[in-house]
Amino acid sequence: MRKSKLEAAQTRETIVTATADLIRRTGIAEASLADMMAAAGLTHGGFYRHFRNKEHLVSEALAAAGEKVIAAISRNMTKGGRNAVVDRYLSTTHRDSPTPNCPFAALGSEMARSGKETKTAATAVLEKLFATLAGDTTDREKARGDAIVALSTMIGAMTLARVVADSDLSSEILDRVKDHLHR
Amino acid sequence: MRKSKLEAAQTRETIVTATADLIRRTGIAEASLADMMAAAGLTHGGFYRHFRNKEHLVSEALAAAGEKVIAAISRNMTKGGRNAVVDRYLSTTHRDSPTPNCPFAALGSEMARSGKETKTAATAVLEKLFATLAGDTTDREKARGDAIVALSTMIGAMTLARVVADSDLSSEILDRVKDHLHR
DNA sequence: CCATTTAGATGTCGTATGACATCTTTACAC
DNA sequence: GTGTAAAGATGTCATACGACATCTAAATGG
Repeated sequence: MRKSKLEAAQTRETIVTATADLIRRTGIAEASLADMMAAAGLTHGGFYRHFRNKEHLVSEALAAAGEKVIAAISRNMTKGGRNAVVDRYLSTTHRDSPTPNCPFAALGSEMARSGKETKTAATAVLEKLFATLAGDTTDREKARGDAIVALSTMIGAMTLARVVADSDLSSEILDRVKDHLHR
Repeated sequence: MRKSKLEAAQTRETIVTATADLIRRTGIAEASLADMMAAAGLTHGGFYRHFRNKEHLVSEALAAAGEKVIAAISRNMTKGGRNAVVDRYLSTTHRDSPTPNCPFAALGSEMARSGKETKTAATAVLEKLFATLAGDTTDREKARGDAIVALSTMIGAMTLARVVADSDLSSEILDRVKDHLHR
C-alpha cells in the first residue's frame, strides 16, 4: 500500500484541503480525525504518518483556508477595489455557502480558544489579510487602520448574519454594513 | 433527596447561569452535560428533570448570558453614551476576562451552526442589543443602522483580538476600532 | 535485486459522551 | 398522616473520540 513520495505529498495536500473545508462546515471540535481522513478519501490509519496530532492538521488547514481567502480578496481588490471586496464578502452567496469561505467568520470564536499553534497560523493569515485590504496607498498607516476596522466589521457582520434565525434581519445586517463600508 | 418547589426552581436557575458561564469559557461542544451540572454543584443525574436535552439548556443559558450583557450595555449607555459602551466592550479587561461576557464574541461561530432553538434565542438577544445601543433619538432608522454596524464591528474586533497570538497586534485591533467608533 | 523503509488499512484501548433507567429521599396533595 | 410524585444521586448503555500498535504491500536506496 505504500505510495511514492510524490503521491504521499499529494495525499497530504488533499487531507489538508479536505479538512479545511470540513472544519469550516462543521466546526473544529465536531470534526473527528476519522472524519477528516474520510473527507480526503482515506481511513483514519494513516493520520499520524502526516501529522503530529489534531491541532497540527487543523492549524495547517486554517492556513490553507486563509490563503484561499487572501487570494480571493486580492483578486476582488484589483478588480474593483475595497467596495468589490465588501460586496462579495457580505453577499448572501457567501453567507449561505455550504462551505463558508472565511475561516474567521466560520471559526472565529473557536480559534480564540485554540492552542498556540492554531493561533499563530491564524495571526499570520490575519496580517496578510490586513495588508491585502489596505492596498498600496500613500498613507500606509491610515490604510492599515481602515483595513483592520473594515475586516473586523465584515467578520462580525457575517457571523451575526449567520447566527440570526430571522432571514429578514440577516439580510438587514448585511445590507446596512455593506452601505456603511462603501466609499 | 427531593427539594421544595422553590428550591428546585432555584436549582434550575443555578444550572442555567453556571452553564452560561461555562460555555462562554470552554465552548458549547466542549462542555458536557456532566460538566454543566457539576458547574452548578450537582451530578449529571438530575439533568432531564429540568431540560429536554443539551440544546434546551444551551439556548436558555445563551438567553441568560445575553440579558446580562444587555443590562451592562444599557448601564454604560445611560452613564456615558455609546462611547462608554465602546470603551468598555473593547477593553483588554473584557478581552482577557476568564469568562467572556458577550456570548456573540465568545460563541458566535458556534451559534451559527447551532439548531433553531439556539438561534431563535440568540436572535431575540441581538434585537434587544440593537435597540439598547440605538438609544432613543429622533432618527430611529439611522440609529438602528448605526447600532447594527457598531455592534458588528465590536463583536468582530473582539473575536479577532482574542484569536491573535501577538499581544501587540491584539491591542492594535482594539485601539484602532475603538478610535474609529468614537464620535 | 534485495533489504529496508514507509503509506495507508485494520484493529485496539482507555476515556468520554448524551441519554435514560433506577433508586433514595423528601415535599406535597388529599 | 399517608400515598404519590418528583428532585437529584447513582448506575448503565451504545457510541464515539484521539491515540497508537500492528499489518500489508509497494517504493526506495544500496
